[in-house]
Amino acid sequence: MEPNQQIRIAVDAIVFGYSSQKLYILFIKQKYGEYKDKWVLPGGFVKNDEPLIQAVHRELQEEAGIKVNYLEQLYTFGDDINRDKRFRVISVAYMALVDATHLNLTADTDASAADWFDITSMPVLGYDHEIIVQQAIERLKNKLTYQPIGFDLLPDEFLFSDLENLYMSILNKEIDRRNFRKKLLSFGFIEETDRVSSHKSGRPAKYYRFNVEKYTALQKKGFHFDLMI
Amino acid sequence: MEPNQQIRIAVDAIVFGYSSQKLYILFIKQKYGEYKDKWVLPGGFVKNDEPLIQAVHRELQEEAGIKVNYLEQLYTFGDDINRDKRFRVISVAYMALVDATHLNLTADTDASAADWFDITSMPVLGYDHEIIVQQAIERLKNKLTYQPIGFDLLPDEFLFSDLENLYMSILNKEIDRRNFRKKLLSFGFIEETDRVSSHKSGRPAKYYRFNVEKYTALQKKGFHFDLMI
DNA sequence: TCAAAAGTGTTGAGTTTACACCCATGC
DNA sequence: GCATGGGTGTAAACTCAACACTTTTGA
Repeated sequence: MEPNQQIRIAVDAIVFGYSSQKLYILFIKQKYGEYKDKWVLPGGFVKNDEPLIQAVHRELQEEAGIKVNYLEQLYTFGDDINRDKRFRVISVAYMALVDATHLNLTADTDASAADWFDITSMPVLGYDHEIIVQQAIERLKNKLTYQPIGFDLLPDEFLFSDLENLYMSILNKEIDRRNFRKKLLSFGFIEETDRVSSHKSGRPAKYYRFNVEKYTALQKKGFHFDLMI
Repeated sequence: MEPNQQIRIAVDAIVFGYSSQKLYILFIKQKYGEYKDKWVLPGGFVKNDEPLIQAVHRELQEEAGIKVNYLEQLYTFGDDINRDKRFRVISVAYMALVDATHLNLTADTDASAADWFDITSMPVLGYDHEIIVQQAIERLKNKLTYQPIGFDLLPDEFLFSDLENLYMSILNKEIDRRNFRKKLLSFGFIEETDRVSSHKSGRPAKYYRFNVEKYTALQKKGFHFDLMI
């Protein structure tokens, strides 16, 4: 009953970032092998004594110097037995969200090796990563409507217009400002701060904050986030 | 860059069956090893050139002689590096649904080795399978409300009361017969047949059928199954 | 004729959608 | 004072939730 398996296990991360009304994904330029100079998802092989989730964090740290706000297992790709030509690889894909402060990669990284791409203008990807990315985008869109993960793509304090634009640009839908605001405020976990924005023109806007404690408290009482946009 | 991995990959299946208002899960009695004589989920190691999904089908066939109506990848358990004492194992869990005609296991199986357990009276399980099972039950409950998978737990032709009882018993909720019927029929993918039930007492009931084609057609037009019970 | 389960409509409450004008600031 | 984006309320349409009696059969 001892298996003689020759299957490698890897993790891949689809890291989403949001900035100026565009959704970005992080890619890494391969340095070696069949896909040299192609862009691929950050990720790599799991170490023998390393939990999967830790492997994801490690790879993101090594390859892009990034710490994420949100990380969730997406799907395990193991049906195409030839996705890597060298040997059979099964890949566990994770979806991660970062806020815009991480969209600068200069700090910890070899700048040429990692970059953000607007999802409307992505490069050709190596392996089967195009498929993985498409699935991740779908998952993100779905999840935005039934879990409050949009806040993980924004800074701690944000304008209501930021939140609204985030939803509109990711879901490609028009949203009525009044109804959107009414609904989100009615939930009771979005709090006004006393900071006020001052940009070039227009009336200054208040900053708001997502109160995680209030959200989890509500959740325990049976509350179910749903934007049904 | 060649990894020297010593990680095994396995699949496990949580197979749900439904009969006389109870939800059942299929377990296998281990014959060897640390968990000898303990009940565990059907599953096993993936072969080198075998797609994951095929491994699941194979194991279900070998261990219980079962073909499923529905199969979906659930989650990959790979964070607890000691879940199997012999070596590190990462397990990809799948959720499967069968209809009640499969609840007899005598045909293809060593009867002592596989059995169905009502989820309210499950045995002690080996490995970390208790956790996996709990997650699967949660997923099933959720999914019942937003995907029409309840039909995969019923025979092709079923009574409306069967469907209603299935939802009530799995979700532990009272359902108003009139509202439930009204809503499901309004979707337009449940069809009346001309078969009529005849049981001991009470007015005979019509059999109904779930029309998959109509459902997928609606789905493409943007329809979204939702029972919000 | 009685017991048992199937079948059927209506009303009030709550939620969602559509919609337009005033406000505060910078230039 | 005007351009720019922020902030606000109301009414109609729709959906959901609650509720009880009639029908058909077998015994």
